[in-house]
Amino acid sequence: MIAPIRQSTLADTVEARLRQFIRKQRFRPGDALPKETELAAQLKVSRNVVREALSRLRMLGIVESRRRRGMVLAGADIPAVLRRMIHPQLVPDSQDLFELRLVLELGLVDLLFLRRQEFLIRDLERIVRREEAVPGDLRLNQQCEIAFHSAIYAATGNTLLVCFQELLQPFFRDARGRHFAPDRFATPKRPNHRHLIEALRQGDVEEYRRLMRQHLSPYFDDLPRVRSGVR
Amino acid sequence: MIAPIRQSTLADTVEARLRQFIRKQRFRPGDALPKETELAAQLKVSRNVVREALSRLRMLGIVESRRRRGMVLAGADIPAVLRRMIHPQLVPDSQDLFELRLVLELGLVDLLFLRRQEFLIRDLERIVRREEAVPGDLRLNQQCEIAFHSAIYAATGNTLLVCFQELLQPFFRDARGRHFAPDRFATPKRPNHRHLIEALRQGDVEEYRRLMRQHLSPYFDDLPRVRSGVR
DNA sequence: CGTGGTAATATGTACTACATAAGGGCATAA
DNA sequence: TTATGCCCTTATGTAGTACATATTACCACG
Repeated sequence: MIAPIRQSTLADTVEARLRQFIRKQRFRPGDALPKETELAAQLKVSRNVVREALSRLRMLGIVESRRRRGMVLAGADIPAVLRRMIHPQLVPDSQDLFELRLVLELGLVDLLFLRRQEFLIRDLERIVRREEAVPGDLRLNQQCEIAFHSAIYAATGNTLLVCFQELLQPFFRDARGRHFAPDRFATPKRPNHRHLIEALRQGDVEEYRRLMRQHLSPYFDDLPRVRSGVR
Repeated sequence: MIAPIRQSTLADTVEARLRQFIRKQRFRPGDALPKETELAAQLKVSRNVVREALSRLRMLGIVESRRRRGMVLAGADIPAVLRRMIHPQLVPDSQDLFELRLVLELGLVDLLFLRRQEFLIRDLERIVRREEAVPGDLRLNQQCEIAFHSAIYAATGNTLLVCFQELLQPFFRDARGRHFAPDRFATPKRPNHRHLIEALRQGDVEEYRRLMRQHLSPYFDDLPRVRSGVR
């Protein structure tokens, strides 16, 4: 197998050069960049090309530009960019993202116990009560499932985690729909939300993680034992 | 506090419209998009604006374009985009990313134990031996530290995790440098790499996670108990 | 049937022109 | 002194034209 040769456009090159320029110059957010016309002149390309490259950096949040003022560096807006890309329809290997969700759910536990506040337990219990009020309603049940986990992510105080949770939701839901076998989700041993709350209340990190792991076991059980292209 | 009004450019609008268009039409990778001139005519904007929007989508990997052939949808290239954004210099709140690294390191354990293969232990031991050969060499020590954790990420078989590990490395290193207190990293109770390997060999998931948690305790100890803007 | 040349076509690049917002400066007035 | 309003300058935003170039499809030819 031999890879096809793909020649890059000037916009690609200029974009890379600009990022490199920003890095090398140790620019920080707030610093001013050269004007478009200056860049075009120095790089010896048309202003059009420069604008395409800058447009990309603007989308990343790396530069902000306003009329007359010119362009200034800004902080990269990771959530905004992720929001543009992470859709089941657009992502080539959704398996990676599905697994990421599982990893996050179990990995955030220490952060959760470090940052949890009193109202968390109250919020979670309210969700569970709403869930248990109408046991048969699948739609409501799913809403509560999402609400429960969202509350937990929010309690970590990490906005990036919250963002991921929101965006990975569809991948998770797809998987749930794909291998939906009611008996597998209703095994007697599988911990429910009440058990998780109890572990939270007790402040027992290890126990909470163990319970959450079992709570997610239907998903873990379906993971392929080997991924292509290992090592 | 009142937020400043910021009017969006046509390129922003067209970009959003195109993404929306792709979603609504249930396009899949490989499908063809309308020509630039057609889009410009239908949207009643100049081809320039359309090209800026398309240039952004190209960077995300969502569309590929070749001369004469037109444009086709492609899979979003998450690693490529992350590689452009995730630098300590560019990211506004590095704390989020620093915490993400901790979350991943502890969350990937189940995936690791599901996918680990024989050669992993061998590779890790080789790294540890190299590390122990020259105990005083801080530079080599750090290299081995990175190599050890990289091998673990790779063993999960998840390319996205590997990507994150690579990109989050600088944030981790900054933190290590910031509060570097040799005694805190050399506490007698802190598990080293050999302990982790042993737990891996035993196949003891819980023990491995416990050890890794303690291995990372210097970082956890410095986490702020509360993040701004909670709830 | 395979090979090679040729025309058609959509993207890539350059250039010009003008619209528009935003900052600076100045004058005037409270 | 401070505030208001006007004008001028300037850099980005948008439109439009022109042409280069790669790549495909087609056709002729061996």
